Amino acid sequence: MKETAASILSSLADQGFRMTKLRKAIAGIFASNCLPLSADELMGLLRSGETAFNRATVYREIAFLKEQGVIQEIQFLHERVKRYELASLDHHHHLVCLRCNRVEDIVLENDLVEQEKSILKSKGFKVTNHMLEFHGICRGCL
Amino acid sequence: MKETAASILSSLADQGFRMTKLRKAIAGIFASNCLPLSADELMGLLRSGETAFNRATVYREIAFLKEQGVIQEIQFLHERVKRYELASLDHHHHLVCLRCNRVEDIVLENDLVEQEKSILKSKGFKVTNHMLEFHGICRGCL
DNA sequence: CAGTTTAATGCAACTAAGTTGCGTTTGTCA
DNA sequence: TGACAAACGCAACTTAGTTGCATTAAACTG
Repeated sequence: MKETAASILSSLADQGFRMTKLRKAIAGIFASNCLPLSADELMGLLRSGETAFNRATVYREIAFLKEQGVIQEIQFLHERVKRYELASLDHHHHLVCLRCNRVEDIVLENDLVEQEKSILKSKGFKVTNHMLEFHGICRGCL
Repeated sequence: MKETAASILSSLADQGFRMTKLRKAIAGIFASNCLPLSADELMGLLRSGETAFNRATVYREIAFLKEQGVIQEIQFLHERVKRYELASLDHHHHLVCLRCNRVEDIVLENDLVEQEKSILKSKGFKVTNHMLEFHGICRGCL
């Protein structure tokens, strides 16, 4: 399910939210960037467009898109910044190279749904989300 | 393998590092605290002791203990702070309750070693570490 | 198309979490 | 006991993100 900038914007518009320059620009960036972006990287990409946007506004737009379930937050272990990617991507995890910092998506064979069910049974803990990142050395850096 | 403050300190001393007040206090805290502590929580616990320690020094000691492999860093998705726990604990993951923030340790039945092997084969990526946290609602909050 | 409304914006000041430079203290060993 | 480097305290700084408030601009209304 590859989401486009237009489909993101129209689903927001359906809910009565405005279609602003910034929102259009950010939707375009997320729709064409499959790797998780930090707020700073996002601002860099925005800066290369025509309009300049304020830092606070960009952070507020990120918070808004997260709240609306358009993007999801990711936190890598070795980093201090939060990252964001489209929430509509197929469920996957990340391989993070500690040498070159490159991030690769990975879809696991046996996902963690079974694990989560057994956690509910054994611990009474209802898992709503999980976060799994592999850290190591990528093919190019080995 | 339950590590004691004394065993941590003596293994550091063997390598020629000093046995300072702060180091002793922190080793004691980690040895008797099985849940991951933030720098700030650690400083709170230290403050309840007799000597006052400086923030910068505590951060430097954390960096040192991490470097020496005594403690390991953990990052929860919903938090901004880094947390630390003894690296010698048996391999486990965490259940983080989004309501009460309580953290529970969990040992998974089938760990991710097989997964990591298959990642090496299929992607040429050598996993050295992974990070898996489950987020949800705990028994008490359900 | 002008007027109105309120979401969205920009600015500046602030906070949290951690880092750095540098001069001083202290644990350890000769 | 003296020397020396590891460890320390202080203050100033950085990074990443947040907040209050006054202003602007989408989008609807007549």
